[in-house]
Amino acid sequence: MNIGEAARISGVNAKLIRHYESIAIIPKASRSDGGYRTYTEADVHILSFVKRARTLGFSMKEIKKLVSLWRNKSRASSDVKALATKHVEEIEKKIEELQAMAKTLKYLAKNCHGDGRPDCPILNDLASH
Amino acid sequence: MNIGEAARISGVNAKLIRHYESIAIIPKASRSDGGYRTYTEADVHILSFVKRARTLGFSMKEIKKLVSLWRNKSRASSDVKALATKHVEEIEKKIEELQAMAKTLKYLAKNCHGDGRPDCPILNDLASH
DNA sequence: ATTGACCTTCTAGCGGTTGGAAGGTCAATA
DNA sequence: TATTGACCTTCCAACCGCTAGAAGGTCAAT
Repeated sequence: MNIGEAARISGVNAKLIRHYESIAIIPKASRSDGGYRTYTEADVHILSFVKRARTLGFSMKEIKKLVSLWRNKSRASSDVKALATKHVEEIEKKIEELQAMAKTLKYLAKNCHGDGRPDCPILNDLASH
Repeated sequence: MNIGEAARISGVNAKLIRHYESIAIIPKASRSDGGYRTYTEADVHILSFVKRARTLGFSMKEIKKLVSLWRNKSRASSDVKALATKHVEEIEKKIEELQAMAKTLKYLAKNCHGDGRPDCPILNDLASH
């Protein structure tokens, strides 16, 4: 199948498929006589794998590793688990940072009249830290 | 004072100060005879303001607006509050996304043996979505 | 006169896309 | 057979918020 159909099935758009190929996330597609990239079911499966991994927030670097672990039938599940666990920690750290931001902002916004007057605790906070 | 001292006081490094100037987040610094940028206390104050706003997760575009609101003595606090509230909503949306990721990954990792064997629920999930 | 800390501009990279331009291929229709 | 239009190709540039490096100028002290 052509790149368009692979895109439709995998949910990864054609431009992005080419990009993934260029950065070696997926193997180089074989080509038709006319120079079109051709894909098999297995190729589409890799693309879906990558998409799902992105949905779970893995970086392209991590996905590269995950794909190679996936394709290596003699992998150790401990390697996969370590990668996932490290990623979870990063996500949780990020969540904490965002929660701290939200908490502060909500507090400041709550104390802001939000009317036509210029006086504003939000700006006061930004200006006095 | 020179850019180095402004950087030290504000906590915004010199390269970034120049960058902020180039994208018009802060006004163009005046120059010494030798062509060095010179900063006043007021300039440093703007830099600290920007830094604090970054800490609270505002985008540079939003910060541009916040700075102009701050400098406009006849602003309406409702404008500031609206900006902050919208930002809080975005943060909370992001938090939810990250929590969903973490939840899934933790569940998958919990069910992964994490030993020398290749069998792995994490890879199974990625491969079968 | 030289050192060394500071400053200047310019260019290019990161990650993860997304967009556009300019052109080639393919299958169906007039 | 010619043309249309959907699809494909490559290449280059932009988004965001920095960060790094190169190549050179300024300044104060020795």
